[in-house]
Amino acid sequence: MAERREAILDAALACFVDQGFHGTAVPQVAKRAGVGVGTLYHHFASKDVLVNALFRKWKEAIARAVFTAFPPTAPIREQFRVVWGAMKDFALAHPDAFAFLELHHHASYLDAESQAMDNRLKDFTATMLTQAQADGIVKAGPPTLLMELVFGAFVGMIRAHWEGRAPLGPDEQDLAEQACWDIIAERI
Amino acid sequence: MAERREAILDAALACFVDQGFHGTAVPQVAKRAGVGVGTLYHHFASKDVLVNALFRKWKEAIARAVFTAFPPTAPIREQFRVVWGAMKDFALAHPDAFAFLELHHHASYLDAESQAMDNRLKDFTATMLTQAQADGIVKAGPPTLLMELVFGAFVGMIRAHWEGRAPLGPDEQDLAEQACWDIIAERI
Amino acid sequence: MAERREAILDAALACFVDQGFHGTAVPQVAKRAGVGVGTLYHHFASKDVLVNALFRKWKEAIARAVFTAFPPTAPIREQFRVVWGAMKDFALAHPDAFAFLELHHHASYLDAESQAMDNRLKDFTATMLTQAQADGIVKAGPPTLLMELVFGAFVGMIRAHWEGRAPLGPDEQDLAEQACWDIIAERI
Amino acid sequence: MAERREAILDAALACFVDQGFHGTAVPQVAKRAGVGVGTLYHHFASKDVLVNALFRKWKEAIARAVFTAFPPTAPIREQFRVVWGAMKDFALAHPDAFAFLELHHHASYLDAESQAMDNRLKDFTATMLTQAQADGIVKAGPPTLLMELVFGAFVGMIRAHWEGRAPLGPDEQDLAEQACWDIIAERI
DNA sequence: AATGAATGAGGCTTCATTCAT
DNA sequence: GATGAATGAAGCCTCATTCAT
Repeated sequence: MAERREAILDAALACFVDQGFHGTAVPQVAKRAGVGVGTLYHHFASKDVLVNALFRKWKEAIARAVFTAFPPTAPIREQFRVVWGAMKDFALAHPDAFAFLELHHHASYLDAESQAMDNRLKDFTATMLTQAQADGIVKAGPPTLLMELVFGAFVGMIRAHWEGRAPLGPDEQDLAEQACWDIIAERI
Repeated sequence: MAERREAILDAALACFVDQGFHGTAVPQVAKRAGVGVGTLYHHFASKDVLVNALFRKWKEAIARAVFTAFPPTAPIREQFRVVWGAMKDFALAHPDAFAFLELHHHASYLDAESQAMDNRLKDFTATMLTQAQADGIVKAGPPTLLMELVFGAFVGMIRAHWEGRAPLGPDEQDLAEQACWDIIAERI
Repeated sequence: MAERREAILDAALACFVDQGFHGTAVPQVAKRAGVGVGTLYHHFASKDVLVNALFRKWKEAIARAVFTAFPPTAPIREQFRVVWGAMKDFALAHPDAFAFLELHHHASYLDAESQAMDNRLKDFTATMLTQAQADGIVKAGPPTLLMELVFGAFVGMIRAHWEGRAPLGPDEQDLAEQACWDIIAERI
Repeated sequence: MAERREAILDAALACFVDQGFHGTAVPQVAKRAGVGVGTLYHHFASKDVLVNALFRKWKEAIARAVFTAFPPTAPIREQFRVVWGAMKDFALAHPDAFAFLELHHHASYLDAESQAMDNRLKDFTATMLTQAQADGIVKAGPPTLLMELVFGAFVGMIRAHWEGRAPLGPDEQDLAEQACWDIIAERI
């Protein structure tokens, strides 16, 4: 049943976020999902397959959230605000998923397909910036670097919130959004 | 001998950065350090003690680098540039150490003392910002949030460089430094 | 399966009697039981849990053997003979179990429950003696001391037999039983 | 120095009584003795050599105590009383040594010489009994069996005292001595 | 003689995975 | 499809012993 599959993915997410991939035992995931170990292995051939499936599920989810909200014809400043807002909404709605995706270092067990997916959103964003640089709205320089700075700031904010070190009410969200824009904005 | 202790810490750093804490076997660290397992346990009572010693060693090193460079009487913009530069120099000089400290999620095995040390530098920076806010140079809002945005952007930049996704020559460094300052700078 | 559990307990008994608790390796027990190490840990959470389970199993067995045989209404001399005989039968039928229970020093790994069980049979016997002292059949003095003397003599006999230093045919058994009774008997 | 040798033997006794031979680590003995591990190995070639030396030291001590006190020309009842008393004095004066010798199962690591020494005292006692049987003072039957019963009763008494289960003041000692004699005494 | 850091085989235990039910 | 007992390789750590100082 697809229901069990989801239960397993949810349990795996909770465990991996708490203890990391190598720190989590497969039977522990099965127990938390309320299924037998054998059942887990019916749905996922191995622990590696499971973690990759989990990674892709949520990378897809966040990408879908962003692409769905994206306004292709709006001005760049508005596009930025929407993309930033979609990611913020996602991170607040699924804190564990975001923590799993961005606060952990997955390199040693992600397969090629998962790693490719990792960069899809970033590539899209970098492209967006290149256009805006031509218009003189965004600072000159490697768009990848600018995008990584923005994304890093965003992750830093979410991490601080997640770890209880920073409030994130509406006012703080507006402040942070503007601050992130200032990273790339060409000064008038 | 203190020499062996350092060899073990170096080997542990290399292993932990590659495969994570739980993904690294103790005998693997010993082998890489060129010592027997027993010797490793002679110097560090357990794998947990080892990882905490490693964490503190490098957190102290980076804090020392920043505090040594810090110019107490300089204007805030200059202080920012110096602190940012000290961290950048450190990250480029000790990429593994920086990756270990900031690119991995340590929560599940750091002890209280290590966790306290984790925030020392951030607290200092936040304090620095509070002063500058009063002068109207830095944006209003929770200083912690601003500082986390800056720190996040910095880590994002280093991570991208570390993973080969962003160049970081002198020009890019200047660009990134200015972009990080713009995060917190009050617009004129 | 309960069958495997018993196989493990039997193997543990054989190993512990030969080499002692600390002198026995867990994989050795598993091998002797014909199971994998993991299976052993499936049934017993640790080596300590295993040795306590083994201790209780046989303490219960010997207590059941004695209590089942005990004739509540018979005269004291007959009660003594029956109890002594039940213990002797048990010791000869399960020499390894008796050696494990009484010839080894368990203090350093028995838990509270096992230790409590250790004294149940002795307490019962001491109570039995108190009654007989009132009747003038048994020597005056601390019943615990008398009981320990009898029990010690019994263990010494079994140990000597177990180590091949004393025969224990029917005649010797009768002699020993009478000798043990003489320990506590009030001389006419 | 012989002094250090004794310190090591004393420390080993304390450790072995508490945790058994296999449960005691050599460095632990060295630490308790206040010497380095290397020093311990200068005096005793191995852990096995150490435990055998310890065993012999105390087996010799108890044998000497008994043989010194033994009155060759006294009547058997008096000889018994003296031997019993010498052993009792020894057990109360050196409780750890007695516990080590008689409450632990040493078979798996004692060498041939130690094992031979183990039975010297018992052989002597058995011989003593044979003479007395001829005189009709002691029960007929295998002298070894009678002796083991007496020795077992004695050990049971000391063990109960050692474990805090039986008082052993002057009155109790007299009672126990008489009870032990009754084990072998021919009833009038 | 005395020391204790160093060693690595071996001990206890975990865990990814399989398979009979 | 679901289960969980069973497995043994591999992980963390200990400890008897050595050896350079």
